[in-house]
Amino acid sequence: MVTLAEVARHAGVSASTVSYVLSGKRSISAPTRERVERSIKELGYHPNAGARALASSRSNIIALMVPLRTDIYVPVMMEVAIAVATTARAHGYDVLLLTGEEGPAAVRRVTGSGLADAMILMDIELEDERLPLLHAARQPTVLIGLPADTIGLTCVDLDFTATGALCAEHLAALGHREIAVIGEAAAVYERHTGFAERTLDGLRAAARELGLRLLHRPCEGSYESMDGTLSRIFDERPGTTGFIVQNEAAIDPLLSLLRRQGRAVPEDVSVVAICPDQVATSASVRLTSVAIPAQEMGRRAVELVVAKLQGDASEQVALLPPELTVRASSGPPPF
Amino acid sequence: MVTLAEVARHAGVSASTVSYVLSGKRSISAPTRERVERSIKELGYHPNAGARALASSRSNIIALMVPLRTDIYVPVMMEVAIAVATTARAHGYDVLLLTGEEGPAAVRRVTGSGLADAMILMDIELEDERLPLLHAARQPTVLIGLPADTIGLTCVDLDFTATGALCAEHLAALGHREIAVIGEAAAVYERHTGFAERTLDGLRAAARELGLRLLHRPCEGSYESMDGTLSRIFDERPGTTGFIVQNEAAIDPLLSLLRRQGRAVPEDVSVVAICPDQVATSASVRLTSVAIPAQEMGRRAVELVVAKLQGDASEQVALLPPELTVRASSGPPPF
DNA sequence: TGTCTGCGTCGAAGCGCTTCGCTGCCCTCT
DNA sequence: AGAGGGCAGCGAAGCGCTTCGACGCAGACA
Repeated sequence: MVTLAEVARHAGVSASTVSYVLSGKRSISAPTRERVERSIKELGYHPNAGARALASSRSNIIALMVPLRTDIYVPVMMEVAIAVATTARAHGYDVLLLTGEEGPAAVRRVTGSGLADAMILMDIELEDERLPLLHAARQPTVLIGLPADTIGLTCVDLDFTATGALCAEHLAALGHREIAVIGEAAAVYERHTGFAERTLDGLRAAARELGLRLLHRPCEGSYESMDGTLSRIFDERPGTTGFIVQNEAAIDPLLSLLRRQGRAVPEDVSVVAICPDQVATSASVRLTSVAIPAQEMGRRAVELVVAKLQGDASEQVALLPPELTVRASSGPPPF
Repeated sequence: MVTLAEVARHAGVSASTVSYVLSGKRSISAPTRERVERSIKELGYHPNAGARALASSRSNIIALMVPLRTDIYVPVMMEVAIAVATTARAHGYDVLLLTGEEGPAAVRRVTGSGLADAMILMDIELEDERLPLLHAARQPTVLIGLPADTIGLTCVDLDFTATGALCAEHLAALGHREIAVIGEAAAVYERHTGFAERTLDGLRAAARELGLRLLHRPCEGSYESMDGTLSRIFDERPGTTGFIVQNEAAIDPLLSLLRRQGRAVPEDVSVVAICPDQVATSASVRLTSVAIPAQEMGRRAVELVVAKLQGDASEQVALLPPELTVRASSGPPPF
């Protein structure tokens, strides 16, 4: 293992000089810098992470806490995680992967041990049990998702309230009056996951204003559950002409079942999905959708956290505005 | 920040005693241990990770390198990643998330800096450019996937050769003679990803032995590409009665299109999938499938890596035997 | 010509922990 | 009763790096 001291000896300078060449925190003359850099390359020197962390009390690691649930759509999580890792690297940070399993204990462990300089938390519940710990921690933290109370917190999220409203407005503008909402699995609502409830809020507010009749049904996303849900929807509201789908897993079952029932999309019923673009464009009907900007969320979260690490007391809640893309699954209702 | 020294003072012992209480590397009398443990709790002490890493030259971190490609089925990757993180924690390790983006440079960085004690690599190509670096590194490494040459390497993977054979045997036993294989996206084959080629090898060998006619077609997994692929298959081999699907994303499109063409599953055509059980059971037809044991792979990888860290020169290549579960999508061919 | 300023470099003091060797002490065995 | 052997605990030496203060040597200024 090559150490800083060996580099210094090889270059004929002191250890501190090498350190300053590396960090750029003091000015070094060009010839010296070049000599040091050449030695670094020749010896294949890599600074020791542990020693660095100890001496500087910064680990250059950002902890990312992902849910280990399987009832939330996984590709979105993965996309966020990868965007976080990629963006973090671009800023000189590595990413530590924590699963929700440990819960609050993980937060305590990380903040206590100095393992990471900062944290990014995903899958935020409205009253998340991890939040109280964050106020005590000296690590900057960014939440991907919105809890009930955001005082003193930094959050990034898609504006799901606006997303809900946007879906409702689109269908209303086309002339639909009876809308069914295919929601997330019941468990998602039971633990008061912010995004699911906010979408519903936005949806309901817009529906009231626009005079829409809304029917919300949670759905597990399997074929069977979708089948049952769909029958009950049409039993209860035979005049339903619009569907808003929040559970990505339910999209394929829904489209299949509609087709099987002889209901054409978009001629008989319109479908609007809240899902990544990739899902919307690769379904059997190209779906009108509001995109979930997973990459953007990951990127923004890292940028906020890095800004905080540099002392910028930047913006507190970054709500990304939803964008609805009209594709082939929505049109005017039949008459 | 509470330090070990403060704990020692509070408990009235020396720092080394506290350290030994923590590590259990020397015997400590019960009363002393209890006193120290009480102090630790009272003061809320957490050992500093950097200092630990420096002093012991072990970071208790395992690096996990995941692909950032999107043409490989994401849920499997995520499941592996989560299993790795969970199992690692159970063994006292944290997980550092690296994306394939940096490529070999990431391997060099991690091994050079002592950031991690060991590495787990995913998405292995047959001639993976990261492999040469591993021989030089002193970090134990485990691959999830199988390169062409496994000499000196430790690998975990589903036995994809056997998987291919198993699928072929199942259909052959039912009486099928003309089989179409819906493969991964062409790009996956182009970069010589091990599992895709191995499956094909197993399939072809079994087909030859069993007298099956095999037609292999790569497929992107979108509706459009599946549509085109399917037409060409039936054009070329109208007598096709069996499908083996490796690309999970192609499953729903395939089932939809078959239904739309009026081909009943399993009465007219049988479908066997290679995918996680969850996918097989939530499709519109419950699929006969060989499971991809993502969790098991992640778990085994960690266990192997931990064994290596403890000096056990354990088994080298762990190929998990495939298991075929018969469900509702396969049956005898029509006559 | 003497003083001041600032740049480039060095030395040394830690950062908080692990680990090695040592010292008492008590118990056992002969 | 004396020697031998464990057990418990202590002290000190680092691990490899960052960072602060100090120092020497230019050039600038009066």
